[in-house]
Amino acid sequence: MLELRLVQGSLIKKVLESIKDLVNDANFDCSATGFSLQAMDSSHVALVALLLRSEGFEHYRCDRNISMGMNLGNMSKMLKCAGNDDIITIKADDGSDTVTFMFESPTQDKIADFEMKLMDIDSEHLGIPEAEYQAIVRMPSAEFARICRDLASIGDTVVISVTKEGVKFSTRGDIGTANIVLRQNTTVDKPEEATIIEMTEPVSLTFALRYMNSFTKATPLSSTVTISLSTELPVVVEYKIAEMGYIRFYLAPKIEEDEDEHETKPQV
Amino acid sequence: MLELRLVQGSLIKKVLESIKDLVNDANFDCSATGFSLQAMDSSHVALVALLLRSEGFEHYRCDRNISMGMNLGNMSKMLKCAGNDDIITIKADDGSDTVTFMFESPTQDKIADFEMKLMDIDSEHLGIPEAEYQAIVRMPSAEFARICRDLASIGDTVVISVTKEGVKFSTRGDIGTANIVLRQNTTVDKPEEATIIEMTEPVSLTFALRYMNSFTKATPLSSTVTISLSTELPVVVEYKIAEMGYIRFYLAPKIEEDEDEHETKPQV
DNA sequence: CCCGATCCCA
DNA sequence: TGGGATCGGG
Repeated sequence: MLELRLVQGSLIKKVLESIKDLVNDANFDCSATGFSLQAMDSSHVALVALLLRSEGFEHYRCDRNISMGMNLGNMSKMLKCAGNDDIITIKADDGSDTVTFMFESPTQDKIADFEMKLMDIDSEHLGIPEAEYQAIVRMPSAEFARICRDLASIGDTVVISVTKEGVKFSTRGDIGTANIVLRQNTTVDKPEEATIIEMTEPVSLTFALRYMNSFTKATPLSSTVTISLSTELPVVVEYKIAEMGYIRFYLAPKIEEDEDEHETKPQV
Repeated sequence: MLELRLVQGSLIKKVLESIKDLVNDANFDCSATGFSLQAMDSSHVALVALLLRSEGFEHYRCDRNISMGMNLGNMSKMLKCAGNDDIITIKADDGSDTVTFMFESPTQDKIADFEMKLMDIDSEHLGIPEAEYQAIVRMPSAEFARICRDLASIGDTVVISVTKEGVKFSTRGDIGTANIVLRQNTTVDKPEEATIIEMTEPVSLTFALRYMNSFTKATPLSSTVTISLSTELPVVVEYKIAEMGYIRFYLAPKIEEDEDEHETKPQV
Protein backbone atom coordinates (compact mmCIF):
# COMPACT_ATOMS: atom_id res chain seq x y z
CA MET A 1 0.00 0.00 0.00
CA LEU A 2 1.32 3.34 -1.10
CA GLU A 3 -0.17 6.72 -0.31
CA LEU A 4 1.69 9.97 -0.80
CA ARG A 5 -0.10 13.24 -0.19
CA LEU A 6 1.41 16.46 -1.40
CA VAL A 7 -0.37 19.71 -0.55
CA GLN A 8 1.63 21.71 -3.05
CA GLY A 9 0.57 19.53 -5.96
CA SER A 10 1.95 21.93 -8.53
CA LEU A 11 5.42 20.65 -7.59
CA ILE A 12 4.81 17.23 -9.06
CA LYS A 13 3.15 18.81 -12.08
CA LYS A 14 6.29 20.87 -12.67
CA VAL A 15 8.51 17.85 -12.17
CA LEU A 16 6.72 16.02 -14.93
CA GLU A 17 6.79 19.00 -17.24
CA SER A 18 10.53 19.12 -16.77
CA ILE A 19 11.30 15.51 -17.62
CA LYS A 20 8.57 14.24 -19.93
CA ASP A 21 10.28 15.55 -23.04
CA LEU A 22 13.54 13.89 -22.09
CA VAL A 23 12.36 10.50 -20.89
CA ASN A 24 9.45 8.50 -22.29
CA ASP A 25 9.07 5.76 -19.71
CA ALA A 26 10.62 5.39 -16.29
CA ASN A 27 10.34 3.59 -13.00
CA PHE A 28 9.40 5.64 -9.97
CA ASP A 29 10.95 4.04 -6.92
CA CYS A 30 9.20 4.43 -3.67
CA SER A 31 10.69 3.57 -0.30
CA ALA A 32 10.54 4.85 3.25
CA THR A 33 13.13 7.43 2.24
CA GLY A 34 11.15 9.03 -0.51
CA PHE A 35 9.87 9.01 -4.01
CA SER A 36 12.60 8.91 -6.60
CA LEU A 37 13.37 8.28 -10.22
CA GLN A 38 16.49 7.64 -12.20
CA ALA A 39 16.39 7.29 -15.94
CA MET A 40 18.38 7.75 -19.08
CA ASP A 41 16.91 10.00 -21.71
CA SER A 42 15.45 8.25 -24.73
CA SER A 43 18.66 8.59 -26.74
CA HIS A 44 20.71 7.26 -23.80
CA VAL A 45 22.90 10.31 -23.57
CA ALA A 46 21.66 12.19 -20.55
CA LEU A 47 20.53 10.96 -17.16
CA VAL A 48 17.83 12.35 -14.88
CA ALA A 49 17.71 11.76 -11.15
CA LEU A 50 14.76 12.95 -9.10
CA LEU A 51 14.35 12.78 -5.36
CA LEU A 52 11.32 13.82 -3.36
CA ARG A 53 12.02 13.01 0.26
CA SER A 54 9.27 11.51 2.35
CA GLU A 55 9.52 14.35 4.87
CA GLY A 56 8.32 16.78 2.21
CA PHE A 57 4.94 15.05 1.93
CA GLU A 58 2.09 15.85 4.29
CA HIS A 59 1.31 12.17 4.43
CA TYR A 60 3.71 9.46 3.36
CA ARG A 61 2.92 5.80 3.57
CA CYS A 62 5.00 3.23 1.74
CA ASP A 63 4.72 -0.21 3.29
CA ARG A 64 7.38 -1.80 1.15
CA ASN A 65 9.78 -0.72 -1.53
CA ILE A 66 8.09 -0.59 -4.86
CA SER A 67 9.08 0.36 -8.37
CA MET A 68 6.32 1.66 -10.60
CA GLY A 69 6.87 1.88 -14.34
CA MET A 70 5.05 4.81 -15.86
CA ASN A 71 4.73 6.38 -19.23
CA LEU A 72 5.66 9.95 -18.42
CA GLY A 73 3.65 11.41 -21.28
CA ASN A 74 0.49 9.77 -19.98
CA MET A 75 1.31 10.67 -16.40
CA SER A 76 1.83 14.26 -17.45
CA LYS A 77 -1.51 14.28 -19.25
CA MET A 78 -3.24 13.25 -16.08
CA LEU A 79 -1.40 15.67 -13.85
CA LYS A 80 -2.36 18.50 -16.19
CA CYS A 81 -5.90 17.81 -15.07
CA ALA A 82 -5.00 18.91 -11.56
CA GLY A 83 -5.41 22.54 -10.67
CA ASN A 84 -2.28 24.42 -9.71
CA ASP A 85 -3.36 24.65 -6.10
CA ASP A 86 -4.86 21.21 -5.83
CA ILE A 87 -3.64 18.72 -3.28
CA ILE A 88 -2.29 15.67 -5.10
CA THR A 89 -2.25 12.16 -3.66
CA ILE A 90 -0.52 9.26 -5.37
CA LYS A 91 -1.91 5.86 -4.44
CA ALA A 92 -1.15 2.27 -5.36
CA ASP A 93 -2.41 -0.92 -3.83
CA ASP A 94 -0.03 -3.83 -3.29
CA GLY A 95 0.11 -6.01 -6.33
CA SER A 96 -1.98 -3.64 -8.40
CA ASP A 97 -0.88 -2.85 -11.93
CA THR A 98 -2.31 0.63 -11.76
CA VAL A 99 -1.58 3.86 -9.95
CA THR A 100 -4.17 6.42 -8.92
CA PHE A 101 -3.69 10.17 -8.86
CA MET A 102 -6.18 11.97 -6.68
CA PHE A 103 -6.70 15.72 -6.93
CA GLU A 104 -8.51 17.70 -4.26
CA SER A 105 -9.41 21.31 -4.84
CA PRO A 106 -8.42 23.63 -1.98
CA THR A 107 -12.07 24.04 -1.04
CA GLN A 108 -12.70 20.27 -1.13
CA ASP A 109 -15.64 20.84 -3.44
CA LYS A 110 -13.97 18.97 -6.25
CA ILE A 111 -12.34 15.59 -5.96
CA ALA A 112 -10.89 13.85 -8.97
CA ASP A 113 -9.26 10.49 -9.31
CA PHE A 114 -7.30 9.36 -12.34
CA GLU A 115 -6.18 5.79 -12.69
CA MET A 116 -3.30 4.87 -14.95
CA LYS A 117 -1.90 1.52 -16.00
CA LEU A 118 1.62 0.74 -14.88
CA MET A 119 4.24 -0.66 -17.25
CA ASP A 120 7.09 -3.10 -16.95
CA ILE A 121 10.31 -1.25 -17.61
CA ASP A 122 13.82 -2.62 -17.56
CA SER A 123 15.86 -0.22 -15.59
CA GLU A 124 19.50 -0.38 -15.00
CA HIS A 125 19.67 1.59 -11.79
CA LEU A 126 23.11 3.11 -11.95
CA GLY A 127 24.85 4.03 -8.80
CA ILE A 128 25.94 7.61 -9.25
CA PRO A 129 29.08 8.18 -7.20
CA GLU A 130 29.30 11.39 -5.29
CA ALA A 131 32.19 13.19 -6.89
CA GLU A 132 34.37 16.14 -6.13
CA TYR A 133 33.99 18.81 -8.76
CA GLN A 134 36.60 21.23 -9.95
CA ALA A 135 34.04 23.98 -10.21
CA ILE A 136 30.52 24.54 -8.98
CA VAL A 137 28.56 27.49 -10.31
CA ARG A 138 25.35 28.61 -8.70
CA MET A 139 23.34 31.14 -10.64
CA PRO A 140 19.74 32.25 -11.25
CA SER A 141 17.98 29.48 -13.13
CA ALA A 142 16.15 31.88 -15.43
CA GLU A 143 19.45 33.42 -16.48
CA PHE A 144 20.93 30.02 -17.24
CA ALA A 145 17.87 29.15 -19.31
CA ARG A 146 18.12 32.41 -21.22
CA ILE A 147 21.79 31.84 -21.98
CA CYS A 148 21.24 28.30 -23.23
CA ARG A 149 18.35 29.42 -25.40
CA ASP A 150 20.26 32.35 -26.83
CA LEU A 151 23.37 30.32 -27.58
CA ALA A 152 21.33 27.59 -29.25
CA SER A 153 20.26 30.11 -31.85
CA ILE A 154 23.92 30.48 -32.87
CA GLY A 155 25.50 27.07 -32.37
CA ASP A 156 24.92 23.48 -31.31
CA THR A 157 27.35 23.20 -28.44
CA VAL A 158 28.33 25.35 -25.51
CA VAL A 159 31.75 25.60 -23.97
CA ILE A 160 31.43 26.34 -20.27
CA SER A 161 34.65 27.76 -18.86
CA VAL A 162 35.06 28.60 -15.21
CA THR A 163 37.78 30.68 -13.66
CA LYS A 164 37.66 32.30 -10.29
CA GLU A 165 36.58 35.57 -11.92
CA GLY A 166 33.52 34.13 -13.53
CA VAL A 167 31.90 31.68 -15.87
CA LYS A 168 31.94 31.95 -19.65
CA PHE A 169 29.45 30.31 -22.01
CA SER A 170 30.65 30.20 -25.61
CA THR A 171 29.38 28.88 -28.86
CA ARG A 172 30.25 29.01 -32.53
CA GLY A 173 28.07 28.47 -35.56
CA ASP A 174 27.76 29.23 -39.24
CA ILE A 175 26.69 32.78 -38.65
CA GLY A 176 29.33 33.66 -36.08
CA THR A 177 30.38 33.19 -32.50
CA ALA A 178 29.06 34.16 -29.09
CA ASN A 179 30.56 34.48 -25.64
CA ILE A 180 28.58 35.29 -22.52
CA VAL A 181 30.57 35.98 -19.37
CA LEU A 182 29.05 36.13 -15.93
CA ARG A 183 31.19 37.59 -13.21
CA GLN A 184 30.98 36.17 -9.78
CA ASN A 185 28.57 38.39 -7.92
CA THR A 186 27.47 37.80 -4.38
CA THR A 187 26.46 41.34 -3.57
CA VAL A 188 22.89 41.36 -4.74
CA ASP A 189 19.71 42.24 -2.88
CA LYS A 190 18.29 38.76 -3.11
CA PRO A 191 20.43 35.68 -2.61
CA GLU A 192 18.73 33.90 -5.51
CA GLU A 193 20.08 36.53 -7.85
CA ALA A 194 23.69 35.82 -6.95
CA THR A 195 26.22 34.12 -9.16
CA ILE A 196 28.58 32.16 -6.98
CA ILE A 197 31.61 30.17 -8.05
CA GLU A 198 33.31 27.55 -5.94
CA MET A 199 36.42 26.40 -7.72
CA THR A 200 39.49 24.38 -6.98
CA GLU A 201 40.82 24.47 -10.52
CA PRO A 202 39.82 26.23 -13.74
CA VAL A 203 37.81 24.00 -16.04
CA SER A 204 36.47 24.23 -19.59
CA LEU A 205 34.06 21.68 -21.00
CA THR A 206 31.84 21.35 -24.07
CA PHE A 207 28.22 20.19 -24.08
CA ALA A 208 25.38 19.74 -26.53
CA LEU A 209 23.01 22.67 -26.18
CA ARG A 210 20.08 20.53 -27.17
CA TYR A 211 20.30 18.68 -23.86
CA MET A 212 21.05 21.78 -21.82
CA ASN A 213 17.88 23.32 -23.19
CA SER A 214 15.93 20.25 -22.20
CA PHE A 215 17.26 20.51 -18.67
CA THR A 216 16.12 24.10 -18.36
CA LYS A 217 12.52 22.91 -18.54
CA ALA A 218 12.99 22.46 -14.79
CA THR A 219 13.46 26.20 -14.31
CA PRO A 220 10.01 26.67 -12.69
CA LEU A 221 11.08 24.34 -9.88
CA SER A 222 13.75 26.59 -8.49
CA SER A 223 14.98 30.14 -8.81
CA THR A 224 18.57 28.95 -8.82
CA VAL A 225 20.52 26.24 -10.56
CA THR A 226 23.89 24.74 -9.75
CA ILE A 227 26.24 23.49 -12.42
CA SER A 228 28.99 21.14 -11.25
CA LEU A 229 31.92 20.59 -13.58
CA SER A 230 34.97 18.37 -13.64
CA THR A 231 37.13 17.23 -16.49
CA GLU A 232 35.96 13.89 -17.81
CA LEU A 233 32.96 13.74 -15.52
CA PRO A 234 29.42 14.38 -16.62
CA VAL A 235 28.21 17.86 -15.74
CA VAL A 236 25.49 17.94 -13.11
CA VAL A 237 22.75 20.52 -13.58
CA GLU A 238 20.75 20.58 -10.37
CA TYR A 239 17.50 22.26 -9.44
CA LYS A 240 16.67 22.02 -5.75
CA ILE A 241 13.06 21.35 -4.91
CA ALA A 242 12.22 23.29 -1.78
CA GLU A 243 11.87 21.15 1.33
CA MET A 244 11.80 17.97 -0.70
CA GLY A 245 14.88 17.17 -2.69
CA TYR A 246 16.14 17.86 -6.16
CA ILE A 247 16.09 17.09 -9.81
CA ARG A 248 19.53 16.53 -11.33
CA PHE A 249 20.51 16.18 -14.94
CA TYR A 250 23.80 14.54 -15.96
CA LEU A 251 25.43 15.00 -19.33
CA ALA A 252 28.83 13.80 -20.53
CA PRO A 253 31.08 16.46 -22.05
CA LYS A 254 31.94 16.30 -25.72
CA ILE A 255 35.50 15.43 -26.52
CA GLU A 256 37.27 18.64 -27.39
CA GLU A 257 37.16 19.11 -31.14
CA ASP A 258 40.22 19.95 -33.16
CA GLU A 259 40.26 23.67 -33.80
CA ASP A 260 40.60 23.04 -37.52
CA GLU A 261 37.80 20.57 -37.88
CA HIS A 262 35.81 22.94 -40.06
CA GLU A 263 38.54 23.31 -42.65
CA THR A 264 37.45 21.97 -45.99
CA LYS A 265 40.96 21.28 -47.15
CA PRO A 266 42.39 17.99 -46.00
CA GLN A 267 45.15 18.22 -43.44
CA VAL A 268 48.60 17.40 -44.68
CA MET B 1 -37.31 47.32 -42.15
CA LEU B 2 -35.16 45.88 -39.42
CA GLU B 3 -32.91 47.80 -37.06
CA LEU B 4 -31.48 46.35 -33.87
CA ARG B 5 -29.08 48.40 -31.81
CA LEU B 6 -27.04 46.75 -29.10
CA VAL B 7 -24.79 48.92 -26.97
CA GLN B 8 -22.89 45.96 -25.58
CA GLY B 9 -21.84 44.76 -28.99
CA SER B 10 -19.35 42.28 -27.59
CA LEU B 11 -22.33 40.09 -26.68
CA ILE B 12 -23.16 39.33 -30.27
CA LYS B 13 -19.49 38.85 -31.02
CA LYS B 14 -19.27 36.24 -28.28
CA VAL B 15 -22.45 34.57 -29.47
CA LEU B 16 -20.93 34.06 -32.88
CA GLU B 17 -17.66 32.80 -31.48
CA SER B 18 -19.61 30.22 -29.53
CA ILE B 19 -21.60 28.77 -32.42
CA LYS B 20 -19.63 29.36 -35.60
CA ASP B 21 -17.58 26.19 -35.16
CA LEU B 22 -20.70 24.12 -34.62
CA VAL B 23 -22.98 25.50 -37.31
CA ASN B 24 -21.98 26.66 -40.77
CA ASP B 25 -25.15 28.34 -42.00
CA ALA B 26 -28.31 29.26 -40.15
CA ASN B 27 -31.41 31.40 -40.30
CA PHE B 28 -31.70 34.22 -37.81
CA ASP B 29 -35.37 34.78 -37.07
CA CYS B 30 -36.44 38.24 -36.18
CA SER B 31 -39.83 39.13 -34.76
CA ALA B 32 -41.30 41.60 -32.31
CA THR B 33 -40.28 39.20 -29.57
CA GLY B 34 -36.62 39.14 -30.35
CA PHE B 35 -33.75 37.91 -32.40
CA SER B 36 -33.38 34.14 -32.39
CA LEU B 37 -31.76 31.22 -34.10
CA GLN B 38 -32.25 27.50 -34.08
CA ALA B 39 -29.99 25.19 -35.99
CA MET B 40 -28.56 21.72 -36.10
CA ASP B 41 -24.81 21.42 -36.09
CA SER B 42 -23.26 20.49 -39.40
CA SER B 43 -23.21 16.77 -38.59
CA HIS B 44 -26.85 16.91 -37.46
CA VAL B 45 -26.14 15.63 -34.00
CA ALA B 46 -26.41 18.67 -31.77
CA LEU B 47 -28.84 21.56 -31.79
CA VAL B 48 -28.27 25.19 -30.90
CA ALA B 49 -31.01 27.57 -29.82
CA LEU B 50 -30.29 31.24 -29.30
CA LEU B 51 -32.64 33.91 -28.02
CA LEU B 52 -31.91 37.60 -27.67
CA ARG B 53 -35.10 39.28 -26.47
CA SER B 54 -36.10 42.59 -27.98
CA GLU B 55 -36.11 44.24 -24.54
CA GLY B 56 -32.38 43.71 -24.29
CA PHE B 57 -31.68 45.98 -27.23
CA GLU B 58 -31.43 49.72 -26.84
CA HIS B 59 -33.38 50.13 -30.04
CA TYR B 60 -35.42 47.35 -31.59
CA ARG B 61 -37.42 47.78 -34.75
CA CYS B 62 -38.74 44.80 -36.64
CA ASP B 63 -41.72 45.68 -38.85
CA ARG B 64 -42.50 42.14 -39.86
CA ASN B 65 -41.23 38.68 -39.10
CA ILE B 66 -38.21 37.90 -41.17
CA SER B 67 -35.81 35.01 -41.47
CA MET B 68 -32.31 35.83 -42.60
CA GLY B 69 -30.00 33.07 -43.75
CA MET B 70 -26.40 33.77 -42.88
CA ASN B 71 -23.11 32.02 -43.20
CA LEU B 72 -21.89 32.13 -39.62
CA GLY B 73 -18.24 32.02 -40.57
CA ASN B 74 -18.62 35.11 -42.68
CA MET B 75 -20.78 36.82 -40.10
CA SER B 76 -18.15 36.09 -37.47
CA LYS B 77 -15.45 37.53 -39.71
CA MET B 78 -17.35 40.77 -39.93
CA LEU B 79 -18.16 40.95 -36.24
CA LYS B 80 -14.51 40.47 -35.44
CA CYS B 81 -14.03 43.85 -37.08
CA ALA B 82 -16.06 45.45 -34.30
CA GLY B 83 -14.24 46.62 -31.22
CA ASN B 84 -15.17 44.95 -27.98
CA ASP B 85 -16.87 48.08 -26.72
CA ASP B 86 -18.38 49.14 -29.99
CA ILE B 87 -22.11 49.62 -30.34
CA ILE B 88 -23.39 47.18 -32.93
CA THR B 89 -26.47 47.76 -35.08
CA ILE B 90 -27.93 45.08 -37.32
CA LYS B 91 -29.97 46.44 -40.25
CA ALA B 92 -31.90 44.96 -43.14
CA ASP B 93 -34.23 46.64 -45.60
CA ASP B 94 -37.44 44.89 -46.62
CA GLY B 95 -36.88 42.67 -49.58
CA SER B 96 -33.16 43.17 -49.52
CA ASP B 97 -30.90 40.18 -49.87
CA THR B 98 -28.25 41.68 -47.67
CA VAL B 99 -27.79 42.53 -44.01
CA THR B 100 -25.69 45.39 -42.68
CA PHE B 101 -23.68 45.39 -39.49
CA MET B 102 -22.82 48.85 -38.23
CA PHE B 103 -20.13 49.40 -35.61
CA GLU B 104 -19.81 52.67 -33.69
CA SER B 105 -16.81 53.23 -31.51
CA PRO B 106 -17.69 54.42 -27.99
CA THR B 107 -16.33 57.87 -28.79
CA GLN B 108 -18.25 58.03 -32.06
CA ASP B 109 -15.00 58.78 -33.82
CA LYS B 110 -15.22 55.65 -35.89
CA ILE B 111 -18.25 54.31 -37.69
CA ALA B 112 -18.03 51.19 -39.79
CA ASP B 113 -20.63 49.40 -41.83
CA PHE B 114 -20.24 45.90 -43.18
CA GLU B 115 -22.73 44.51 -45.65
CA MET B 116 -23.15 40.76 -46.06
CA LYS B 117 -25.14 38.73 -48.56
CA LEU B 118 -27.95 36.67 -47.17
CA MET B 119 -28.45 33.03 -48.14
CA ASP B 120 -31.43 30.80 -48.69
CA ILE B 121 -31.34 28.06 -46.11
CA ASP B 122 -33.81 25.25 -45.66
CA SER B 123 -34.57 25.14 -42.03
CA GLU B 124 -36.70 22.65 -40.32
CA HIS B 125 -37.66 24.72 -37.31
CA LEU B 126 -38.19 22.11 -34.68
CA GLY B 127 -40.50 22.83 -31.87
CA ILE B 128 -38.53 22.03 -28.75
CA PRO B 129 -40.95 20.91 -26.08
CA GLU B 130 -40.35 22.21 -22.60
CA ALA B 131 -39.55 19.13 -20.61
CA GLU B 132 -39.25 18.18 -17.00
CA TYR B 133 -35.73 17.09 -16.16
CA GLN B 134 -34.68 14.53 -13.60
CA ALA B 135 -31.70 16.60 -12.65
CA ILE B 136 -30.55 20.16 -13.23
CA VAL B 137 -27.01 21.10 -12.29
CA ARG B 138 -25.91 24.70 -12.11
CA MET B 139 -22.20 25.28 -11.81
CA PRO B 140 -19.47 27.75 -12.75
CA SER B 141 -19.10 27.71 -16.50
CA ALA B 142 -15.33 27.89 -16.36
CA GLU B 143 -15.23 24.82 -14.18
CA PHE B 144 -17.46 22.90 -16.55
CA ALA B 145 -15.22 23.91 -19.45
CA ARG B 146 -12.13 22.82 -17.58
CA ILE B 147 -13.65 19.43 -16.75
CA CYS B 148 -14.71 18.77 -20.34
CA ARG B 149 -11.30 19.75 -21.63
CA ASP B 150 -9.44 17.64 -19.08
CA LEU B 151 -11.60 14.58 -19.65
CA ALA B 152 -11.19 14.89 -23.41
CA SER B 153 -7.45 14.36 -22.92
CA ILE B 154 -8.27 10.90 -21.51
CA GLY B 155 -11.37 9.69 -23.36
CA ASP B 156 -13.97 10.45 -26.00
CA THR B 157 -17.15 10.32 -23.96
CA VAL B 158 -18.22 11.57 -20.58
CA VAL B 159 -20.66 9.90 -18.24
CA ILE B 160 -22.49 12.53 -16.20
CA SER B 161 -24.04 11.06 -13.06
CA VAL B 162 -26.10 13.12 -10.67
CA THR B 163 -27.11 12.21 -7.18
CA LYS B 164 -28.30 14.59 -4.54
CA GLU B 165 -24.79 14.71 -3.08
CA GLY B 166 -23.15 15.87 -6.23
CA VAL B 167 -22.36 15.41 -9.87
CA LYS B 168 -19.74 13.07 -11.25
CA PHE B 169 -18.03 13.34 -14.63
CA SER B 170 -16.27 10.16 -15.75
CA THR B 171 -14.35 8.97 -18.75
CA ARG B 172 -12.20 6.06 -19.83
CA GLY B 173 -9.54 5.84 -22.48
CA ASP B 174 -6.47 3.95 -23.56
CA ILE B 175 -4.24 5.41 -20.89
CA GLY B 176 -6.64 5.02 -17.99
CA THR B 177 -9.78 6.33 -16.38
CA ALA B 178 -10.87 9.55 -14.75
CA ASN B 179 -13.62 10.59 -12.36
CA ILE B 180 -14.29 14.13 -11.24
CA VAL B 181 -16.81 14.66 -8.49
CA LEU B 182 -18.29 18.03 -7.60
CA ARG B 183 -20.11 18.27 -4.33
CA GLN B 184 -23.19 20.38 -4.14
CA ASN B 185 -22.04 23.62 -2.60
CA THR B 186 -24.23 26.62 -2.09
CA THR B 187 -22.17 28.24 0.64
CA VAL B 188 -19.72 30.24 -1.39
CA ASP B 189 -18.92 33.91 -1.29
CA LYS B 190 -20.18 34.59 -4.76
CA PRO B 191 -23.36 32.98 -6.06
CA GLU B 192 -21.77 32.33 -9.44
CA GLU B 193 -19.26 30.02 -7.76
CA ALA B 194 -21.94 27.72 -6.37
CA THR B 195 -22.69 24.23 -7.56
CA ILE B 196 -26.38 23.60 -7.18
CA ILE B 197 -28.26 20.40 -7.88
CA GLU B 198 -31.99 20.17 -8.32
CA MET B 199 -32.92 16.57 -8.64
CA THR B 200 -36.05 14.45 -8.58
CA GLU B 201 -34.29 11.22 -9.45
CA PRO B 202 -30.67 10.12 -9.88
CA VAL B 203 -29.57 10.06 -13.49
CA SER B 204 -26.52 8.89 -15.39
CA LEU B 205 -26.01 9.64 -19.08
CA THR B 206 -23.19 9.40 -21.60
CA PHE B 207 -22.23 12.11 -24.09
CA ALA B 208 -19.60 12.74 -26.72
CA LEU B 209 -16.96 15.07 -25.28
CA ARG B 210 -16.28 16.54 -28.68
CA TYR B 211 -19.66 18.25 -28.63
CA MET B 212 -19.47 19.23 -25.00
CA ASN B 213 -16.20 20.96 -25.73
CA SER B 214 -17.83 22.80 -28.60
CA PHE B 215 -20.58 23.99 -26.30
CA THR B 216 -18.11 25.37 -23.81
CA LYS B 217 -17.05 27.93 -26.39
CA ALA B 218 -19.99 29.87 -24.96
CA THR B 219 -18.27 30.17 -21.58
CA PRO B 220 -17.46 33.87 -22.06
CA LEU B 221 -21.20 34.61 -22.23
CA SER B 222 -21.96 33.62 -18.67
CA SER B 223 -20.16 32.78 -15.47
CA THR B 224 -22.54 29.89 -14.84
CA VAL B 225 -23.95 27.07 -16.90
CA THR B 226 -26.92 24.82 -16.28
CA ILE B 227 -26.97 21.22 -17.39
CA SER B 228 -30.40 19.60 -17.55
CA LEU B 229 -30.55 15.84 -17.70
CA SER B 230 -33.24 13.23 -18.16
CA THR B 231 -33.05 9.67 -19.32
CA GLU B 232 -33.65 9.46 -23.04
CA LEU B 233 -33.89 13.20 -23.51
CA PRO B 234 -31.15 15.32 -25.01
CA VAL B 235 -29.09 17.10 -22.39
CA VAL B 236 -29.52 20.87 -22.38
CA VAL B 237 -26.42 22.94 -21.73
CA GLU B 238 -27.58 26.49 -21.18
CA TYR B 239 -25.68 29.74 -20.88
CA LYS B 240 -27.85 32.66 -19.85
CA ILE B 241 -27.15 35.93 -21.60
CA ALA B 242 -27.63 38.71 -19.10
CA GLU B 243 -30.79 40.77 -19.63
CA MET B 244 -31.36 39.25 -23.04
CA GLY B 245 -31.96 35.53 -23.16
CA TYR B 246 -29.86 32.46 -23.57
CA ILE B 247 -27.93 30.14 -25.75
CA ARG B 248 -28.85 26.47 -25.35
CA PHE B 249 -27.13 23.42 -26.72
CA TYR B 250 -28.95 20.09 -27.03
CA LEU B 251 -27.21 16.77 -27.40
CA ALA B 252 -28.68 13.29 -27.38
CA PRO B 253 -27.10 10.82 -24.96
CA LYS B 254 -25.19 7.85 -26.28
CA ILE B 255 -26.84 4.53 -25.78
CA GLU B 256 -25.18 2.89 -22.83
CA GLU B 257 -22.51 0.51 -24.08
CA ASP B 258 -22.42 -3.07 -23.03
CA GLU B 259 -19.90 -3.46 -20.23
CA ASP B 260 -18.20 -6.23 -22.16
CA GLU B 261 -17.83 -4.42 -25.41
CA HIS B 262 -14.07 -4.36 -25.10
CA GLU B 263 -13.77 -8.11 -24.71
CA THR B 264 -11.87 -9.66 -27.54
CA LYS B 265 -13.61 -12.97 -27.24
CA PRO B 266 -16.89 -13.20 -29.06
CA GLN B 267 -19.99 -13.32 -26.91
CA VAL B 268 -21.66 -16.70 -26.77
C1' DC C 1 -4.61 33.33 -8.83
C1' DC C 2 -7.62 34.29 -12.63
C1' DC C 3 -8.30 36.45 -17.14
C1' DG C 4 -7.22 37.94 -21.61
C1' DA C 5 -4.09 38.40 -25.49
C1' DT C 6 -0.52 36.79 -28.22
C1' DC C 7 2.52 33.39 -30.05
C1' DC C 8 3.69 28.85 -31.47
C1' DC C 9 2.91 24.07 -32.47
C1' DA C 10 0.25 20.40 -34.36
C1' DT D 1 -6.92 26.45 -38.82
C1' DG D 2 -7.59 25.28 -33.94
C1' DG D 3 -5.73 24.39 -29.33
C1' DG D 4 -2.22 24.96 -25.88
C1' DA D 5 1.18 27.40 -23.73
C1' DT D 6 3.13 31.27 -22.32
C1' DC D 7 3.34 36.12 -20.98
C1' DG D 8 1.43 40.34 -19.18
C1' DG D 9 -2.16 42.72 -16.55
C1' DG D 10 -6.01 43.11 -13.01
